Amino acid sequence: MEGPSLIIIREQVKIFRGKKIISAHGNAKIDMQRMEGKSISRIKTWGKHFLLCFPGFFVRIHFLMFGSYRINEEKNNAPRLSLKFRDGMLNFYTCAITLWEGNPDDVYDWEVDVMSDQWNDKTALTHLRQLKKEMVCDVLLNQSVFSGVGNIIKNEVLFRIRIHPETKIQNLTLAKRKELISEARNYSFDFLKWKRIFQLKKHWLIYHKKTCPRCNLPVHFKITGKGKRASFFCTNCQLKPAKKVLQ
DNA sequence: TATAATGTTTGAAC
DNA sequence: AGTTCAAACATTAT
Repeated sequence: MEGPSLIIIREQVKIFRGKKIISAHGNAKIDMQRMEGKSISRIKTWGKHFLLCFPGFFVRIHFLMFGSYRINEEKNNAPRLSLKFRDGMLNFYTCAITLWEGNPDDVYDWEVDVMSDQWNDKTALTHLRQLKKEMVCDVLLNQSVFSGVGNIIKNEVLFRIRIHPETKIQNLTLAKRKELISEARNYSFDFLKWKRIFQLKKHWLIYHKKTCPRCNLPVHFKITGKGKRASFFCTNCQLKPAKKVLQ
């Protein structure tokens, strides 16, 4: 579940903002009683973190690979967290749930969330300079730099800007680094737009594709980077500059 | 039926 | 003692 998908969940769950929780149960290892009798004050997201906020604490839900949720319905398997309201219920399955003291604003840097209106290009550029030895495939998935970017977004962004996933940051010109930053955010909003109308897959250009839509040559598949994640790329259209331009 | 996949944390090993 | 990396977790469509 990548960042843009959480924006959709946030919108759907908005109906429960300000609503009192009658009961909370599930197999997540958190103090469920903490929420009972309290109202959800805010519903926020930071990248792939979905946050249910209460006065003085918040519950962080991470969907990882297989997480799912249901609004006013239940799945067959046991929920990690099930919240009951006077008229409605909210269920989370197979996700990582933790409870944190304080306010999200105290711990999250909204400038690095690609879906946030507080996103900051300059901050990202600084991070890239600090990670110049890393490969671009790893840096795009680094949640401290591009919070919300996942493996689909990574592959599509690199195809759009015609960069090979194994390119080191220090071999990207300033113009290319700026392009990387703007396209990480830009594609994320395209992802959101297409996800809303159930046309995300239809618009994939390189992810899980067999041939390059630009030149028609076969798409390469390789497990790349320290993170060992799947990359799909065209060696004809996506270049790997070898010259160091960032000292 | 085996496999792969929109991901992160943990703790063993070095 | 700090860093690294594989294992663990877990679901569902193909």
